Amino acid sequence: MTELDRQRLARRAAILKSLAHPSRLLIIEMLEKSPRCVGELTEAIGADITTVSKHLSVMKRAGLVRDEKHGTYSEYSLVCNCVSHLVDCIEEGMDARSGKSATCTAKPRRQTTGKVAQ
Amino acid sequence: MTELDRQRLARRAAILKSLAHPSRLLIIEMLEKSPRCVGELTEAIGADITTVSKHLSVMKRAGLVRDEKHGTYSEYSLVCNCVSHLVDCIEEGMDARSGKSATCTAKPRRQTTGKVAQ
DNA sequence: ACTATTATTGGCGTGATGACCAAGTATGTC
DNA sequence: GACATACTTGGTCATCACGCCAATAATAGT
Repeated sequence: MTELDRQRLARRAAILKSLAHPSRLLIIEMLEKSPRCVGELTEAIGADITTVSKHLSVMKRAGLVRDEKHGTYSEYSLVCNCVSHLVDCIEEGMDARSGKSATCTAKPRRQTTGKVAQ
Repeated sequence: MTELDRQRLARRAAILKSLAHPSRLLIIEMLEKSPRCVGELTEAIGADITTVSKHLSVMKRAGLVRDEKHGTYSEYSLVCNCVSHLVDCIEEGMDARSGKSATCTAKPRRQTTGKVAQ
């Protein structure tokens, strides 16, 4: 484990952490369809607007979304559509795990022999 | 937002949460190469073995890994390779965001017009 | 300037998370 | 049975995350 490895893992973990919340996932799904202002997202989530604003700031810091001011509105949008694809991967993984189907459309990175530890 | 939506989002969030930790990501990467026992993972991570054991139990509860007993050893392995592919998606997303390249090999789910709110 | 609208920031209580130590369980070896 | 090995579980403590309220921008409209 080099220092670089540590940093890479920490960075990945930070991104995942910024996604790992139901409200934030809903935000992602909504932004995937079109950019939204805070009020719209708040209405869909059904929480206090200050809470939603903070969720957005977390996601912005993580680099998942960006904002653009239009008058008094803040329009938020996804930085990269990869995010939604990522969430799809999770769904696929869930399906595969629950045994509904063993087929996983997401390609595995590499395949190794399952060597047994000692 | 139906109750079903809420459950789906909560489930996805739980999976992401179980991934959102540097040590757990390292575990995923190691298990991707081959199954491992707790001691091996502990050595690589450099934390207390009880800590690693608890990380593993979290990931097991989330359905990411499974364990199989061999004598006094517990051999952990990935349930689905989708997990590592998911982590790749993140990396791709990070690269795209950092501007290193605008190309994102992960296919977007759908493309919509970026309608501006109000 | 005054008011309304939209969003952000600070603060606080509460609950979850993560780290280690200590103790317990399970298995293999002598 | 006694001991060693490999792991898990319970306890404690510090830190972090999340929710709402209150207060503060920032802008638009009159």
